[in-house]
Amino acid sequence: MEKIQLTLVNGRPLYLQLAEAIKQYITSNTWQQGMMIPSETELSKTCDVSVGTVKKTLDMLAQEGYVIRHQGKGTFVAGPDFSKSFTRFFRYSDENATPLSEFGSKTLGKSVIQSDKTVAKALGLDVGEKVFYLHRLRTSQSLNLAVEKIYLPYERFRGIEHISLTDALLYPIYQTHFNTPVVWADEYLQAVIADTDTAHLLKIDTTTPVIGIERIAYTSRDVPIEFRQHIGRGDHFKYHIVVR
Amino acid sequence: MEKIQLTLVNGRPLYLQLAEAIKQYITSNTWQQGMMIPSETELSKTCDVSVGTVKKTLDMLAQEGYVIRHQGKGTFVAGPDFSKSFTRFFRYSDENATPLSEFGSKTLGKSVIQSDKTVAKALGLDVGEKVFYLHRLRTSQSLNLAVEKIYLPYERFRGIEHISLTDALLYPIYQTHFNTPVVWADEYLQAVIADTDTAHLLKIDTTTPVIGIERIAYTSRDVPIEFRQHIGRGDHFKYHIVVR
DNA sequence: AAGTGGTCTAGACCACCAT
DNA sequence: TGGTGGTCTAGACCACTTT
Repeated sequence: MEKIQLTLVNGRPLYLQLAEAIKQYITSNTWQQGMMIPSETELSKTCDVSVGTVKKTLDMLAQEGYVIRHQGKGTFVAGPDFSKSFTRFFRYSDENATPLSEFGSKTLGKSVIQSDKTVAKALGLDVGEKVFYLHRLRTSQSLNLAVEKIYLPYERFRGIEHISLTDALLYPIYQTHFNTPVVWADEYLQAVIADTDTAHLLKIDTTTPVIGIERIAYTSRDVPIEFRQHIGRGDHFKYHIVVR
Repeated sequence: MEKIQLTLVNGRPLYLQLAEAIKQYITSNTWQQGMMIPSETELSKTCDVSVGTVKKTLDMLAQEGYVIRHQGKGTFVAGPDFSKSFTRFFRYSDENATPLSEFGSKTLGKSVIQSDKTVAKALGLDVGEKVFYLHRLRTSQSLNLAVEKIYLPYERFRGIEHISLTDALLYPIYQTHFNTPVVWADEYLQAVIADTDTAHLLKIDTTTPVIGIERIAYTSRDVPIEFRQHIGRGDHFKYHIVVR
């Protein structure tokens, strides 16, 4: 399944050269998500470096999230880890800090439209090029938590308007129906004010604080394939980090 | 400067046991910030493990931010890295995305007050215990970017009200004057509405979106020593992450 | 039993820093 | 020059998974 790798002994450390080569295979989708990559001993032979060096490379790539290692099974190409996403941090911030559960989503509308300036810029299109537009409401029990607006380049996702997207995860659909895996994503978080439509959907008024998250998801070769705007109720969002 | 370390061969890997021991020295402030820790060869001898294992331990601790390694010099205890803090991500979000520069701060007031419920909880005090309160305005050129409210347990920081804090970094003062280094910190980010005082200081009205960041800073043995509330203008805040 | 990654060793040589 | 971390090797043994 894989070719020989040429790794020369110049100034650059071998384990970094090997890491770059493997990253290249992954980000170009030559080695696809979930696939097992060659074993340590095999890489050691084909690259003509010691097993210890290969171990160092793979440990580093695992640390960086490119691969997952399983003792006794092998090393596998990882997908992006959206447990690190901003949108996974919606929680109760009430006195009783019980986390939310049973998330659902309701489709508010879907259509093929012309991209405006913002969407075109995010997706690397010209203004006016066709995009598929999906409008969703994210809920938890009876709470309306967030409104999502999702834009896809229609060229690549032709026919997606005929696929049922209710309660489905979108990224597996991108992969299976359109051969377009999400390899990584960019996210921006801001405090914003909700437009009146969104405020109404979230059952808040336009003075309630609201969190805006924008995500651009990329497939192989850093091609943008999804632009997502996520407007969430500020009173149910709390993001936490530890500084060390 | 350092004692012998006992590391037994039971189920737990040696490099993890060694890492825990070293973390213990650091978080208990036995090994202080900036101090050089024993060299690889020295640790190797005193702990009776190979140099390779020590290397693995120290590489991991460097990755986790506990130590900094310098070729030819040694391995040193690191302080918390506030470049990872939420408060370091204030930037222009205008079309011309030029970053802000020349930050300043202006003291609005300082006093010794009784802690309310929120402050007491954050600092692990009883309600009513004395805290030092510092009210600051963070600026960039002519822009008022954020308002900070800082609370310190007065027991530990007795006399701080007589120290000049204008344009000074606080954490070095905690360390030098009160023997209280900040070892790590916890941060929470939320969308909030500014109270009228804060809104006035930021020259915004109470409908403008605002980001609230709360930080609890800890010294050795996980003792909380600072509670900081940071209210920043939402239109100048943009936080970015990459999901892989 | 064969193959995988996880741990650990005992070296070697190098680049960098202080003296 | 001696000490430090950075890279790399060639093994050994173990734990886990699959066949």
